[in-house]
Amino acid sequence: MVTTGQASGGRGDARLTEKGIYTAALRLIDADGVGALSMRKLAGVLGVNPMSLYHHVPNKAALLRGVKNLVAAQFQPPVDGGSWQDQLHRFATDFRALAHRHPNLIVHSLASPDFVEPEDPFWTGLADILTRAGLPPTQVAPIGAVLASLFSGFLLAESNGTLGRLAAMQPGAPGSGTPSNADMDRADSFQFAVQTLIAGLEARLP
Amino acid sequence: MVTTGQASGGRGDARLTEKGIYTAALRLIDADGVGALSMRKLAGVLGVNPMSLYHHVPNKAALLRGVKNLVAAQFQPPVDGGSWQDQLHRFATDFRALAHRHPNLIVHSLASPDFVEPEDPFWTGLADILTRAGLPPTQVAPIGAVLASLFSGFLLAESNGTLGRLAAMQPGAPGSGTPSNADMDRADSFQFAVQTLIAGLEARLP
DNA sequence: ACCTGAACACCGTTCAAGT
DNA sequence: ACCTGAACACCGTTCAAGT
Repeated sequence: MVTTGQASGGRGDARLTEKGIYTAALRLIDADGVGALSMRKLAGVLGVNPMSLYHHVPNKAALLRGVKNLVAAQFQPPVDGGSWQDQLHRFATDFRALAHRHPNLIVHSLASPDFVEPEDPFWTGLADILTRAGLPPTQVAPIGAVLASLFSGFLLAESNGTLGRLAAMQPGAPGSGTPSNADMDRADSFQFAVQTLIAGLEARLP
Repeated sequence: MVTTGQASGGRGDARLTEKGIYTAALRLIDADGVGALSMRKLAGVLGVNPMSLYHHVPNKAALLRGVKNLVAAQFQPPVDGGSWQDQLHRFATDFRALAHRHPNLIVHSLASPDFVEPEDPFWTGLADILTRAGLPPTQVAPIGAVLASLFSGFLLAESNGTLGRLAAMQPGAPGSGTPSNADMDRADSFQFAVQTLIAGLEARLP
């Protein structure tokens, strides 16, 4: 019975790996947010001296980027099929599901400059859909960038609670914060957001 | 010749005021971002002991909220006139102008939970426009929340550079980063974003 | 090659002591 | 009432020294 366990669980017996570091960091971020992540705390969770991390990751910024890429790699743009409207809807649904799985990371990634990269599957997948929809090639990037920005705003506001807080405001009572028995729940908000983006794109198609 | 100067310039002779503190903090944020703002650095700029700040502001979170409110108070929703489409367009233009004046603060405010508040003129102004447009009262909040979230995403991506970086991607060359001589510049991106939001709202009006 | 302890230059915040 | 110095519990990161 040899104990080969490189389980990378919470304990420190596992060898230090780049991926293991990112995974542990992601767990901390999911639990307490990016603000609560520190190199020292991460090392503590891994059962390792804080300085050891610097042999695998150049600095904290690179650590966060690595975590983002780890999550981005999980996202596989849904296979095509159906109208481009259907494809866009499915794409948005899948992206949203991933955002809900790691809201703290998504909020940080969308807000930070240079964190969304052209290689990310979020971006390439959207560009593919727009191309198949018949958008002139030179318009795919600029139109796609605006659609991605708009939708990111929805995910961000949903993830940090702003969307829910504003949506629940009673019209007549400014500041009172009385939550209405909303005729629009979270699912409806999402549907409306996606329909709005589709309507915007339709206006740009031949 | 009495030196009554309470100029609140960069020098430390002025008395410590809540507003003076916020103003100095805003200057630091505009220059180097929220991440570079510290209580100690702020005190240094004000020519004051770091601990003195705590007699006027309970903590750093309250400081940031105060700075946000200072900027939010600068925003006066444009007077009505013209169609609701015109009003929405003007509202978005004014909001965007303010965001361009303080991009670092806007990025932080939109990303942070509990930073957008129902009392903010951004929100009340938008709700007014939607009400005047004839949206059923119970739908003003939920629809407005989605529109605000979407538009915030545009401002955020524009402010942190993501929008420009993605929009400049050449479709055929993924990852090469070659900037196209975009047939859509920054102004067009904004127009398309606003038109998209208007199209979404039109679908909800009687 | 990988790990580590000590050290440096920072943080936000508390608190007792001063005026 | 307002200010302050010292102190506490943290940070990210560098570097020389260990194996």
